[in-house]
Amino acid sequence: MSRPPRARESVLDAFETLVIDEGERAATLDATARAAGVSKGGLLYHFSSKDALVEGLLERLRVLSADDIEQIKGSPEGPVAAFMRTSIMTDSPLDRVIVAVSRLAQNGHPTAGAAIRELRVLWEDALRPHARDETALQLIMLVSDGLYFNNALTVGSVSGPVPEGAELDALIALVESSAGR
Amino acid sequence: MSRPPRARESVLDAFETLVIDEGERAATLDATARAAGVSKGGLLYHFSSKDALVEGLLERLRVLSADDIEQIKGSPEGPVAAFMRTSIMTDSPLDRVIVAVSRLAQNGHPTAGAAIRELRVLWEDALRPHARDETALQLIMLVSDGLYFNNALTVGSVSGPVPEGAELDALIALVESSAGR
DNA sequence: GTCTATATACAGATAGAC
DNA sequence: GTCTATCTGTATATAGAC
Repeated sequence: MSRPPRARESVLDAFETLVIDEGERAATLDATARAAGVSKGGLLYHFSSKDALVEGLLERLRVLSADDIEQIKGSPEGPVAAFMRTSIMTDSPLDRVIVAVSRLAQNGHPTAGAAIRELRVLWEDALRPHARDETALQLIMLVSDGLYFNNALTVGSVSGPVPEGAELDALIALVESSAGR
Repeated sequence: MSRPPRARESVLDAFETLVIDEGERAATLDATARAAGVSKGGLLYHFSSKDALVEGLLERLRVLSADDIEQIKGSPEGPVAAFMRTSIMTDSPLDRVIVAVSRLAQNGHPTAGAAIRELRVLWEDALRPHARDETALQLIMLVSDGLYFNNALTVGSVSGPVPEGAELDALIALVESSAGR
């Protein structure tokens, strides 16, 4: 529970960034070490295997998502709107780690898939009181999943069709009017 | 335009299945050849590189999606309902190739990402006349994307939270009532 | 059209110096 | 805590026999 060493965090940052920007295949120990400005041996002091690196990202996801759930619950704009808005802020630390972890999940890391599914359940539980019924809840969740899917599809500089500004506001209003309570 | 040799197709099937079931990392030339029941040399006769294998899957996506667009347009149930229903039939040949190609896209294959985005535009164009407005159209598309995201998250035997049967019917009805015209 | 054998490169991980 | 050097396995691809 003590704060982790600086070098450890920057290695984890580098790994996350590589997974997001170039895919998990490109996020090798070598490339991660280079991006973090350490040697491969230095990296392996902090994370003794590639699995440990993945586990570090899962831990980061747990911490950031617990924060997010609390923020959503207490949002003045209403939980549904707050939830949808955080589903699209591509550059927030939480969104970054979600995209990275879902990439890992799709490359055969079962624990990563489980972590994403658990987070989805936490979100469902937080939003359920604010959804008209279970079908409405699924509509809200699926729109959010769709936003992540489009974010996750983007590799390198080519971005997907993600609504912004007034478009996003209109979408949130539509989801709230058809599924919110 | 002549029909492709049987062995070629079974190699492509094996590659697709491996990408879906175990992730693109596990879909090596070796594993693909083994699953298809040919040697690595035999595989490389039909697909001279891993990129050629990916290109084969993209070609399959183009063919199947052109069919799908036509079917959706002419559906008696209405295009929106037909579209959402095909977004969830995990075992259809089109859904399989979409999941496989989106996995490739997320592993740094830019042409795969472009192919998925082009397909999304074709769907948008087919559904636009049946959506209330652009926001409603985005709602429909994002719910479909969300269904794919949950399908794509599944690796191995652990399946995601995908609505079925009566749940799916209720979801389709809700989307139609709030976004259809 | 399909095979075996092999070349080349690189990924993950260990050992041990500093 | 960070480094260099090295081992081992495996992925892509080529060459050439059948």
